[in-house]
Amino acid sequence: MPCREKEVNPVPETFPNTPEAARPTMIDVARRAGVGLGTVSRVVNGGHGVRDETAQRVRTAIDQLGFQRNEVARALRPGKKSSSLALVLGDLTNPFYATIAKASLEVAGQSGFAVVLGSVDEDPEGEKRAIRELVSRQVAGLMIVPDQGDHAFLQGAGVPVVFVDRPATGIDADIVMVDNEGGGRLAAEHLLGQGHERIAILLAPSYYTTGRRLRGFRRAHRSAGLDVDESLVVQLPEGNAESAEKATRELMLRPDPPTAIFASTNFLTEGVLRALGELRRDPAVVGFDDFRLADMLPTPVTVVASDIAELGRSAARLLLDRAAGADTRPPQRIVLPCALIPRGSGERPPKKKR
Amino acid sequence: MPCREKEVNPVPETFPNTPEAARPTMIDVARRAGVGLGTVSRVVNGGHGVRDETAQRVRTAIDQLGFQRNEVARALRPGKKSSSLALVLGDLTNPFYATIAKASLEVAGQSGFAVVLGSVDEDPEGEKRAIRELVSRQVAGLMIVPDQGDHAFLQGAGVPVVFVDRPATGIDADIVMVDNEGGGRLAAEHLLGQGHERIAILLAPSYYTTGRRLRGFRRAHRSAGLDVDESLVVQLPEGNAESAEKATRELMLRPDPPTAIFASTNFLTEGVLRALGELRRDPAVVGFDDFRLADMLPTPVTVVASDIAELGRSAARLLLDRAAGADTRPPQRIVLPCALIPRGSGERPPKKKR
DNA sequence: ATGAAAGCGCTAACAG
DNA sequence: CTGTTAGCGCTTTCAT
Repeated sequence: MPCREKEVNPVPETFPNTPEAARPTMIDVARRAGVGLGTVSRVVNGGHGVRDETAQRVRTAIDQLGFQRNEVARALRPGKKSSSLALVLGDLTNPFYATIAKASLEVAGQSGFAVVLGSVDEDPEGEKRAIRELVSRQVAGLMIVPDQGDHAFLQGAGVPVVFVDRPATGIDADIVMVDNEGGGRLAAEHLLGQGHERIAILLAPSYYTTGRRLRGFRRAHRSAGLDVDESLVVQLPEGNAESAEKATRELMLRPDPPTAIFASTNFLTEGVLRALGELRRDPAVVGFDDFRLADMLPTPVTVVASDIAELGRSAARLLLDRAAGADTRPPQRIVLPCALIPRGSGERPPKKKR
Repeated sequence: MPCREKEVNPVPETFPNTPEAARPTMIDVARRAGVGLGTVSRVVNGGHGVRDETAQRVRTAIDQLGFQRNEVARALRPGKKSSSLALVLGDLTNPFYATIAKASLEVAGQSGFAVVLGSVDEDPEGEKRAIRELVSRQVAGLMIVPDQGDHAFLQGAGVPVVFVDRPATGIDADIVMVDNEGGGRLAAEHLLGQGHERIAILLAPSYYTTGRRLRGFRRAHRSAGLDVDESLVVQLPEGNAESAEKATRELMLRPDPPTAIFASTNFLTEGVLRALGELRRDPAVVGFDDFRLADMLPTPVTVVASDIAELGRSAARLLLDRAAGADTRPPQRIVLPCALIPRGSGERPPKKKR
């Protein structure tokens, strides 16, 4: 007789609300179907190499018992990574990140993958901790919207990594992002083309992305034969709306205020508009990244936008391929285009007071 | 000699970009530190009952090897549920849900729990599938923003469940939600108090929440001694902005349009405002749930708001306690209060055309 | 085609 | 205190 005779569980039929409802295992199914453990496993995994009749019996047992494969045990097998991806990002409350999350979630879900979100606070050290935790959970791959700081520790993690929105230092991995420089150029060109010559640019602190946007901004000026007034390049201490609001106020109260403002981030755009509304000033404004209700504000907001959802989708697809070993190319660099959406705020002429 | 002599892995030293980097195990650590497996485990789990010196040696080995406990193997132990919670919700793109996600993520993270997001499409069947998948991943608990449909199948799942924002049918579990009826009443009272007598209410399709809001709406009317004009109770076919926009247009083009509109959802509010903007009509408007930029629209929007983040936090806290077995009370029902935030749109007088 | 058996990495019970 | 050992539920050879 089998030495593994579950005579434990005295009264397993009572679980009013108990957290301890014993879920049936493959062994239970095997016994019930009168077959071997291996056969059940084979059936569960596609049922190849199993006689139809046997498979049917197993399936019946599975239904009767309400059996469900334990993904954890399954993932224990080395090499056989779990069927979940990790997504590490900052603030889900930012529609930008939420969109990425949703999109990647959809793609992952279609392949039967779940997505684990590491809790990431603002601090750079927190991200590292979160990533480690996620790795220890044996996720099949990591999608990371990296914070600053070195990510070299991921090098030998043994898990494929795809960076989203911006690259990380210390490691050469796949990266999916938008054409920040092109977008910055687009915004500046649009404004310059309108005759603006004093254009301010608001930058979130040391983000890779805003740096590139600034570069595009400068490039556009150069192409137009103009110099960038460095006093109009505002490096914000924080990347939130409040910070931008304050800076905008200071900017507009100078003796020689800019005639146009380029806000390099959705939250910054909000701050700019808020300050402008209070000041009752209306320089031209172009924001980077579209946002909900942008078209319904007193003056609809002109923005440089890109397909954020596609960012998430591409990242998930790429990661899934890497995880499956289906993609062994060297690290890829996917860059999505930006487009300018004129809505009004960016088309105001440079006249001081219209 | 030990019979477990990893002579497998012919050439494990090459991983240029291989997904197969062998992570060290406790056994490796034990060997390295010259101690037994159990000792390593003890150290990793707090190190109680281990001589300081020994523990130190183990820790050194852990650092040298860069060892990290395999959470999957750890969770294999029955009863010892994994250290992750599941969060099942609809559309992360809706700031309402994103806020819940972020908040619960924070709380879970503080307790060392990760949060797994099941990919949930719109369909009701998809939710069931997602939940099953999550359960099979042995999560320690489920937070669910339930769709319609019966959730009885969760009854014997053996995992604690907390519903968020609305209860589910077929199962008696913890629920954390806002005072929808009170909020609806608040909105209606505010409008009625202004002298409005023809107030329209827009409802998303058969959501529990909007139903309660309608109830509060009716109750306020009753208290004021007024009847609700049923032709102004608009049951939308879909819960999106477009649907609300269309309905609002029809509403306002009637011979006897309402003098005020109560949009029972953030997205609906958006649709209402959009239609009103195009129509250039300005009945009073009150929305349910606050939203970003509500105060910056041409007419700042009056809303009934609640602490959504707290919704997520409470849910996570409750679930964590349940999962830990620290809370064995009967299913709880936590209801968060609502407050009306007057901003302008809700304070317009009932005069037909101002 | 199918059963038996060996682990995956870890925890926990049991010896020393 | 610390080493040994038996599994957790599943996938996977290896026989049969």
